[in-house]
Amino acid sequence: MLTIPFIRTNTELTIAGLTKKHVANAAEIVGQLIAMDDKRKSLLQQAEQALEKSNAAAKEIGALMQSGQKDLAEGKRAETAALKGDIKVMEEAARVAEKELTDLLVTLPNLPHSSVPEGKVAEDNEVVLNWGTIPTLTESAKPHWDLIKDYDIIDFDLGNKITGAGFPVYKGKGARLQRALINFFLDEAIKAGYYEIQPPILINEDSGFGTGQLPDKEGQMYVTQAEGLYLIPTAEVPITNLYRDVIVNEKELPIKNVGHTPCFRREAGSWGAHVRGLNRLHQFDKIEIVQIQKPENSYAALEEMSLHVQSILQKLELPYRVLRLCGGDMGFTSALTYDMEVWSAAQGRWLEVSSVSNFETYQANRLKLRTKIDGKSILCHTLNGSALALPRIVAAILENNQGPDGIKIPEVLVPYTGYTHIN
RNA sequence: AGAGGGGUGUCCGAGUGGUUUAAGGAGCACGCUUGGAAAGCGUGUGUAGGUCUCAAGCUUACCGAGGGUUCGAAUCCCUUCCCCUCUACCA
Repeated sequence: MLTIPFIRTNTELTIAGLTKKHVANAAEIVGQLIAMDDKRKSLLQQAEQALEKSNAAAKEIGALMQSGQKDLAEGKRAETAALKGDIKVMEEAARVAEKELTDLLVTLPNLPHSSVPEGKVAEDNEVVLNWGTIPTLTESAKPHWDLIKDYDIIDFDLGNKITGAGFPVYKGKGARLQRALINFFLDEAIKAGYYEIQPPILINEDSGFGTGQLPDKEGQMYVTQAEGLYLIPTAEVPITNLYRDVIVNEKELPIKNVGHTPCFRREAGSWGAHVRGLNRLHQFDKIEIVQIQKPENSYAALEEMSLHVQSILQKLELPYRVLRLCGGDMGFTSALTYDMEVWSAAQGRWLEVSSVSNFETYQANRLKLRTKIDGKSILCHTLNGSALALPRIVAAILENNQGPDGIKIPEVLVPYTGYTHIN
């Protein structure tokens, strides 16, 4: 969430940033916010002045009672009793004004970094770099949804039976490949200095709000009926919320955490042509890296995270490209996002396998995640990225590495899989 | 799940309606003292909002969370979350 002091001192910048993110009537909304804040302040002031008066009177009554001047105390009491109702009304008005302000503020996305390209759709994203050569497959090459059936390693029909569409069952070498990738990704992150966390995969409402999934993406999460807990859409939520309402010691920064979790997404309304097979699932595994940084270091950290993800893709020998997302395509809470896409040979298209973002203070403001520098408390910057999400990596490995001997497993994974080919 | 006990500042801990303006202790910071240190002594030590050009100051809220009673609530009442003990159950 944007902060009001920032908006007040950087009004033009805020309007320009919101416009780049395609918020309609940005100028109007910002004007409205400032007016609402003025109203909140004046109502708060009225309420506080009344409270001050009442506090002073209560103290006087206390003193009179103690010195035995009962009559005087009674008189004073009658007098202040009348104040009570007014105070309640004023406090309520101040509270309502504050809620109105927050409710509007919460609907605004983060402001984009100056390097974010203009644009509205995926085609407007900027290709930052390409790595590797796109393999040429034989005529008989198959997409992964055929390969998984041929080798009987991932079973959608069984998943349909026990749960529903989008919940595949991994079997045999398929299951082993999942476990291999999870361990490989975790080990790589730990080597890069990340600290491993195994968080709960159900979270409460406060956590959903802290990282910005609520109220924006309410419909994308599964909720338990009895407790109202949400199944996490990404490990970003529990791992970042570890630091909700925390003032981190400056010496502990940066914080670099990594965690593996299953991720759950309802993906309501997004089923169509491009979501066959492993391309889009309701449940999938992902290794997530999260950093908490001092503001001045956060963009260096973003580059470092991008390089970390790229190094993994290189070790897996998967051709990829890096995109800098345009204002219209980037996430609600992000200031700058890089997407990594691997080439899926048999589908002939790029598949997003990672997204690394700097949220600057947007999440930290909701989380009340601060640090103290020179005695002043300031909001930290939060960052996260997938390193990596499994299903599309599996799809790319299957499709790109298919040959007469079956599917060839990348060298680095063999110690983890214990086999060299799926055949 | 049942019964009982509890949640107070960085930590320990006192506090059952009115100098609580949260005692006392520890820790931490600074100062005095010292050859240096320890001890001792002194001072300070939370968060958020408002006011203010800035600072100081003043002011409001915060004793797990939310609501209520009262002129006045850490203290009384209600709801809720969490922790501990015993019992039951269970991987």
